[in-house]
Amino acid sequence: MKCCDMRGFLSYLILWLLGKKSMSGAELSAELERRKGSKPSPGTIYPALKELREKGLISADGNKVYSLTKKGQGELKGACAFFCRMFYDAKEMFGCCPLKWKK
Amino acid sequence: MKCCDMRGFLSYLILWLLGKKSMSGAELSAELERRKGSKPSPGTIYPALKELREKGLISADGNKVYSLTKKGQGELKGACAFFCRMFYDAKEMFGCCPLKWKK
DNA sequence: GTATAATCATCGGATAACCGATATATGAGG
DNA sequence: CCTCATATATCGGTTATCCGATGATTATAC
Repeated sequence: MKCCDMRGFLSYLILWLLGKKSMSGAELSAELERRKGSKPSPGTIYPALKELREKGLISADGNKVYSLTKKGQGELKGACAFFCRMFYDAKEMFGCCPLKWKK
Repeated sequence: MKCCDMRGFLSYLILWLLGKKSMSGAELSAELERRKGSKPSPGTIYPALKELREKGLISADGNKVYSLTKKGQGELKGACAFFCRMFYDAKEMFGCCPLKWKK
């Protein structure tokens, strides 16, 4: 058990990122690396994208650029609500974090 | 895959909660239910507490009331830093969540 | 058009996280 | 002391998540 490996948030973060901007797998991977500190393996990111596609939450254009579908937007909304309930005191968490990092 | 099951945050949340107040397993369980919407199984919460104890991050007094150790405080600090990096834009996430819930 | 690199994709396996069932301890009431 | 309810603890099994290796596709350079 690692107390802060944040396992299980990959799909949520993908939806969140695609909600801001359509991206390719490589772009998503780079953005995730910025957040987690390490780049997710290809064996992690692509199966996740595949499953999200199969569930109809995202779609890919001809250039493998992924976007949220309507259904995905709804899912993201629900996930955000859950996140906010789970971490309703996130502001305090931020307060106890003295570190700075590049955007 | 559930896009928002928040799997893997149990230990982090336990440390976070104990950082605010020492609690028994039952109190922790109730607080987690408030956040997640469902009470964690005994088979979930107690093994987690055991492992945190074995790692020296928390300690229990005679009445099974758990507290953070010094080491646990350090671990929590690191986990918070990681959380904040991971979700540096959490404020936006909160913004897209229209729901209200009981504290 | 071919070579090279980057990206995308799949597969099998390892691990972690969690649950349900069950067993033990603790405490309150009578 | 005895009973019952609650809290604590353990165990086995299931599932999800992720990684590394490998192969296929696409783009770029020449």
